[in-house]
Amino acid sequence: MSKAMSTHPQARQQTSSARALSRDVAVAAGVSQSTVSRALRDDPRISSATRERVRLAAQQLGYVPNSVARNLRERRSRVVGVMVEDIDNAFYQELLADMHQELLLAGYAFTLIVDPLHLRSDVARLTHLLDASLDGLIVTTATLGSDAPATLQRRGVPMVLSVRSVPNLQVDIVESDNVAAGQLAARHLVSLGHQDVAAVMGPEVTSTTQDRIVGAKQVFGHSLLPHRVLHGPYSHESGHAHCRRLLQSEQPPTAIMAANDVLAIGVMDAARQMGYSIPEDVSVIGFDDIQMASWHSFRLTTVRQDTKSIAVQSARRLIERIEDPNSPITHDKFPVSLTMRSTTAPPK
Amino acid sequence: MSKAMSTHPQARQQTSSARALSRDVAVAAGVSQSTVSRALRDDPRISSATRERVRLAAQQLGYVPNSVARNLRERRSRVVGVMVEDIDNAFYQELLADMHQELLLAGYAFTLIVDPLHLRSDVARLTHLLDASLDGLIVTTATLGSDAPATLQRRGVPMVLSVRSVPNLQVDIVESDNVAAGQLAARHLVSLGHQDVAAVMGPEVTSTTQDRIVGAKQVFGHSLLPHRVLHGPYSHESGHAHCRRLLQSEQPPTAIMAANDVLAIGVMDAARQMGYSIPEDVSVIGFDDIQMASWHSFRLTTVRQDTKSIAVQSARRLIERIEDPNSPITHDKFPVSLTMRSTTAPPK
DNA sequence: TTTATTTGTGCATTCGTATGCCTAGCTTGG
DNA sequence: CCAAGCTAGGCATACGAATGCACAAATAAA
Repeated sequence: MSKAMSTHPQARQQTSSARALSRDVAVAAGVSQSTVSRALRDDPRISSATRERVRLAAQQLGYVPNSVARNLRERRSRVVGVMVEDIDNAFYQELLADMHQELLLAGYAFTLIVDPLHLRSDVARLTHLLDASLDGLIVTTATLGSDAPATLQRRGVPMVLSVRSVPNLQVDIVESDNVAAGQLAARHLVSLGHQDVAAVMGPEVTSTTQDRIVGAKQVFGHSLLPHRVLHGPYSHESGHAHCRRLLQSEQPPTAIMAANDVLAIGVMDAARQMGYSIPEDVSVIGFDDIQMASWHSFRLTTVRQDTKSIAVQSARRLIERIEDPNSPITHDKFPVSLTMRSTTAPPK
Repeated sequence: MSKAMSTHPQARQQTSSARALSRDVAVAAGVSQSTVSRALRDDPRISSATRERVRLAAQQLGYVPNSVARNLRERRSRVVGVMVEDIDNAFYQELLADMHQELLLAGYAFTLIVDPLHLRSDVARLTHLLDASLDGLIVTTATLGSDAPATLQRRGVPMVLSVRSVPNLQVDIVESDNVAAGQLAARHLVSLGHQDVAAVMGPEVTSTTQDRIVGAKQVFGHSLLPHRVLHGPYSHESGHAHCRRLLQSEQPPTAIMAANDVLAIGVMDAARQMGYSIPEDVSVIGFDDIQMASWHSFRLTTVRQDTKSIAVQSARRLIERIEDPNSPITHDKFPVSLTMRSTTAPPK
């Protein structure tokens, strides 16, 4: 076990040595610090003989460049912030996993900025994050009212709006075609013969929810009654609660359209708990097609959004914007598709 | 829209001004740069009059200290790495959310290091991360064979092993009492009268799985037959596949103990898909008590682990270790408890 | 052989903040 | 009234790597 551990900090040096610096490598290789820096960065001016010598010395000393020093010198950090509303939501988890992967490939790390709607990061708080330790932001939490994106952009923060958007802003956007998604879901329900549909949506201030409603209304027209469009957070609990209320009402809908799969699953759980069978008694359709949607317990019919492409493209766009602030603004809109499973059927 | 944006970088200064530096504040406040630094850090030597003057100037200029420069100077980054195996797993999501919260409160950010079992980060790769941009590591991916923790520790990397542990290592550990957890699950099944139990576990190299099996065996004795202990990844899919095989075998078990809730849900989905009712035909018990376990579709009986405390304590321990490398090594073991829901019953 | 050119390194400075040390001016005690 | 002490702040340097510029050596051109 612990053999009388020395309490002198210096004593550690004998066991593991303090981190080697470029000047240590320089001494070991018999060159200057600048040559070490150049050799390891493959500067063509360094002869291959020297380069090898330096490489060897660096390896023997276990030299790894100090990224903080490099970042200071190069005035960037290779870290980007990813703002999400809710780390508990399966959709964001899948999104984050893919973004992480893509950023890593490009040599960037990321920092999560969790920003629930009720905590709305003000620009002041963000500014702190943006001191210099963040090269840019992927924002998945944009809300329609907020002026934060505009402010940040004025400050010259490289940024892309991902998943959700805000209109009339000169900023890169990567999202799904949510209007088409709303249409797709609605057409599917209409084609099955549903006339009395309710919508359990997310917060009104999110473009995803708005666009999906717009799409649905284009198909349903006035048969989608305003009081049948319910808003709340994107959570299982919210779906559950809204569904209870809907099914307890005088005339329960024959189908429920949820703003995303997590809500849809909440809806299903509530319906089943109340003794309803899905899809016999009530049809349910979601959006996103998260992994869970395919589990046997749910087998949820849903409008699939290409989460992976959105994640990858958001990361790429941000990096492009960071590396060339003057490149033209882009707006990517990815197509969606219907994944039919077992939660929709004609009404009784 | 974009009014003929100037391409001269200098031109940006007129609109948003390049970031203000401490020396800009110094000029504005009529003091030296050092005084600015001291004033903003509440150094007692600065008079309150001067302090206010500096604060005002800083605020007017929108000055935010450059954290990269500060980190270089202070030789730390206030960023810690959190190694997880699998970001898709609900348990880790809950853990991460809580760690994030706790680290944030202490002024630390974190970087995710996703490290699937099949990708086993070698120390070389880790070393890169640890150049200087990471102050420490929370490792949730320790496996019993790996020598990575020992190596890192020898290098003096502040580290805590979280959730899972490795024996005989002088390192901080924060975990649940998994042996007790195994006992708890087993006792519950035994008390219901189950004699033929199967275990759908995680990878053999994880201490969680090992400890839970140890605990279970202490209760079951030899009635937990070796060929009834199945290993695989901690995924819904794995639980699903193992369950199929178990129920198709000549003598299906009357109860299945899964190494965590995600596996347990996979097990339930497979059983139901094959026409079995839970708990009438087969009992299922999990570990962790993730949020999903309480959803109506599952109502999973499970051994609850205090994920939040583990997350919070891991974060705190790491920070303690970073700030005082000589503090005594600790080993926290949190109690577990049984959450009874509707997936266990006496065998038929 | 001398001058021009290329090639390979080193020197010195820079990034922006924090801090050890020094000093001018004021206070206090003898 | 002067020595000692205290205050409030400035000067200069360090953190560690990257890089513009200078320059020596080696090669090519004249």
